[in-house]
Amino acid sequence: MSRAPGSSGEKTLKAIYEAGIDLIYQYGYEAVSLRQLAGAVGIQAGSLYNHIASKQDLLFKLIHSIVLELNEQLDAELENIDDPEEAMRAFVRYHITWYTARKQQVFIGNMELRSLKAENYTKIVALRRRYEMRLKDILDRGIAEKHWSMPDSSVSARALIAMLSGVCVWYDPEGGYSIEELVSIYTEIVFKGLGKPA
Amino acid sequence: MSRAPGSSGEKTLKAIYEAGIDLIYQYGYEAVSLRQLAGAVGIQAGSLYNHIASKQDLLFKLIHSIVLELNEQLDAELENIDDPEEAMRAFVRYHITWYTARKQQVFIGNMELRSLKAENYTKIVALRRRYEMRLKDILDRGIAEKHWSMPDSSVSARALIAMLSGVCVWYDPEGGYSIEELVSIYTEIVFKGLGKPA
Amino acid sequence: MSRAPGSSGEKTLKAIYEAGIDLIYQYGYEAVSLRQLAGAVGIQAGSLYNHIASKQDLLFKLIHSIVLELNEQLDAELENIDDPEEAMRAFVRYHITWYTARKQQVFIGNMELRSLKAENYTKIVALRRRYEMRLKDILDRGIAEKHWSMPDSSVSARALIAMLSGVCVWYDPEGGYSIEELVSIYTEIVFKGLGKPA
Amino acid sequence: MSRAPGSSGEKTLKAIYEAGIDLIYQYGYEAVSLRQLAGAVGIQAGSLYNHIASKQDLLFKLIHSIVLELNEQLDAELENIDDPEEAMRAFVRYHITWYTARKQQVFIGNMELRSLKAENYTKIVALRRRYEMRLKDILDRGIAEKHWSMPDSSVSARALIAMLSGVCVWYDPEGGYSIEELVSIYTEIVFKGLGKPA
DNA sequence: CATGAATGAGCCTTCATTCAT
DNA sequence: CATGAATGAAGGCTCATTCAT
Repeated sequence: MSRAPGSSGEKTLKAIYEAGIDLIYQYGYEAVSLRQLAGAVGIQAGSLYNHIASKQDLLFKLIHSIVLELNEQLDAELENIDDPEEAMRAFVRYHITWYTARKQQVFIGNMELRSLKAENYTKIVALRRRYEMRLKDILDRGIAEKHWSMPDSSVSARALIAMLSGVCVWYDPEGGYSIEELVSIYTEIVFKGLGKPA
Repeated sequence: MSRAPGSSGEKTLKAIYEAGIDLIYQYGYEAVSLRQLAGAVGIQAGSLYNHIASKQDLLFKLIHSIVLELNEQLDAELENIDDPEEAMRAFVRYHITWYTARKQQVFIGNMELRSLKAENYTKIVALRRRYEMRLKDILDRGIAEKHWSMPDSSVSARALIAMLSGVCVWYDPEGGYSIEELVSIYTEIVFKGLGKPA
Repeated sequence: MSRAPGSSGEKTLKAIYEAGIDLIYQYGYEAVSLRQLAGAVGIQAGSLYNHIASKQDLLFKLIHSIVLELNEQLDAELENIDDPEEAMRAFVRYHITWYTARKQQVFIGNMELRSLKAENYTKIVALRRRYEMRLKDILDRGIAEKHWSMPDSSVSARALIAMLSGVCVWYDPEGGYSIEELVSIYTEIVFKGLGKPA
Repeated sequence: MSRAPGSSGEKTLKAIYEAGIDLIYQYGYEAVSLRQLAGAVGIQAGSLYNHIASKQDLLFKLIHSIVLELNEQLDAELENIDDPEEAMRAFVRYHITWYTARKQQVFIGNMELRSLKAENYTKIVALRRRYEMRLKDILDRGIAEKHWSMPDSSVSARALIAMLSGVCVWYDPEGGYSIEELVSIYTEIVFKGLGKPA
């Protein structure tokens, strides 16, 4: 009897992705060898090529799926929210939650961009820009509807994302702050920055 | 061959540091080869070893001198300032100015930490913590003397630094905002966050 | 490229050992490069690492297998011999035969010891000592049972081995003396030294 | 005032020779770097070239002076001895004494021959052959005058030298045997081998 | 004489990748 | 699909040697 289609191969591929994220997060894309990766998966280096086209291809697929998911889940989160204030709260909560929950993926998605070859780099940057745009939209709507005071919504969108992203650099699950507390703190800071104390 | 006329140890070392920063910023520590670096300096790869002990040693010295200078110049900047509000303004201005002026160094100092071997990593992290402490001091004094409202001065110090640091990721000298404008914008955001509109 | 058709791990490893012995005998361990060795085997330098862990590892395995075989075959040779005189004759014949037949291995086994790192050196020296002990046993039994006159059986064992080993330094298959003649000559010298003319 | 001629330079050269013998004995010619040697002498690697022409030149001069001295002192030792038996005793004593006293030099003189380039190798081998000839002469005269029984004086000369040389491989000044005792033991063995118990 | 900085070749080793089995 | 053995390029580093200072 032949193997159930996609069963074993799929599992191996998933294992490769997971080990890839772990290793690249810890050592960096350039510093991780395919032998190391294969070892973590429990196969030989050559066997990786039954699942990935190349090392670069692996990195791209990894980052792509990360950024894609970040966008898709954000869309879902904001889907039925019209009020800019509510949207902003949702965004802050979503961003911090996602970023701290996926520390490794976030790190890779930010720091390994330069290891992508030009063609792949372009695709990822487009997706990231799309994410920024969602926040800029919220800001623009808040300025129009709620009289938020913002020097410039483009700059501010980036500044807010940079600030919110900073959390995941130093967030420690055992560190005395729950995600909820962090969300509270940052929401407060954000709305103070918008001239509308939460 | 012998020494090229006019060459000197100090000059070569400086050239190595400069080319090192350029290349590591652009391609990452792991991705830069010593042959590449030597080529940029105009010497043979082996000749690098008259000036550095190893590739790792170069990275460490690079990052160390960056973080050291960041600290020392901050100390100088804050030396005679007692008022927390003035100190905060000085800190924001200093941080943004330094970070945008030394975009490359900042990038390396943050992103290549993981390429440091444990022993070197520890030393750098200590220096970075010292920098954070300077800001925490300002916050604590502001809370005490000026009734700033801050959920937690440790968390806030990191959050502020993360926010301010984000600037240098997207700052573009030709991008429509002068440093002075950025300093203004961020100072405003910060003081709003402290409950004391600038 | 992929594997050359018909190649196999075992065969390649054997070829590496054989070329390794040839080259190290001729030029010395330090003077032989892995490129040279790989060239003699007909593969690329890097491919050696599919079969050995390092250059040092190759040397160790080479010497280890030599000294191990020397011991094992001696054990087989002496297995059923109780009479010390017969045992001594067997030892002399065995030692000279083995040493002249394996001139290269003997040379490497003696002269490249210092190229072994401490840990490997220790293991080899233990095996060599074991070989000496076999001769010392024969001497002790000869002294007890046959009234051989020996100043000191430990010193004498080493002296005899040194003397017998000297043969292989200058032995030349085309040089006028057959192995049988050498064995005769040395057996005679040995027994004269024992006070028991052969 | 100018430096006394030959004073400082001579001293440095002597230091180079001494450090050279130490290091080559310990690690082997190929394994010793000129930097290491220079370090042991207390100068920079480049400065060595004020005293030696090349690394190979150093090795040759080292070995040459060793073999030359071995010959010259033997000549002095045997100068006024006509009786072959006395000469043999003198040879055994001299060889063992010299070989154990100059363990390092002996080792280098034997084991680093292969690191000499062809031209230098030839010169050294000629000197070594001369030394063997002195012993063969003694043997021939003993056979003629004293009825020593020797299968072949050429083979025996080499066998004796190999045997006597073996001493220095395992001789240990703290090892329980004085040089005098070793000389006694080996003289006894030799004369027994000659059919003339001492 | 000694130094320090340079060269260019070479070393051991690792790597991503390929493919017969 | 997985393996194991191969490739060819490249990597970090050391070396003997040279020579302006």
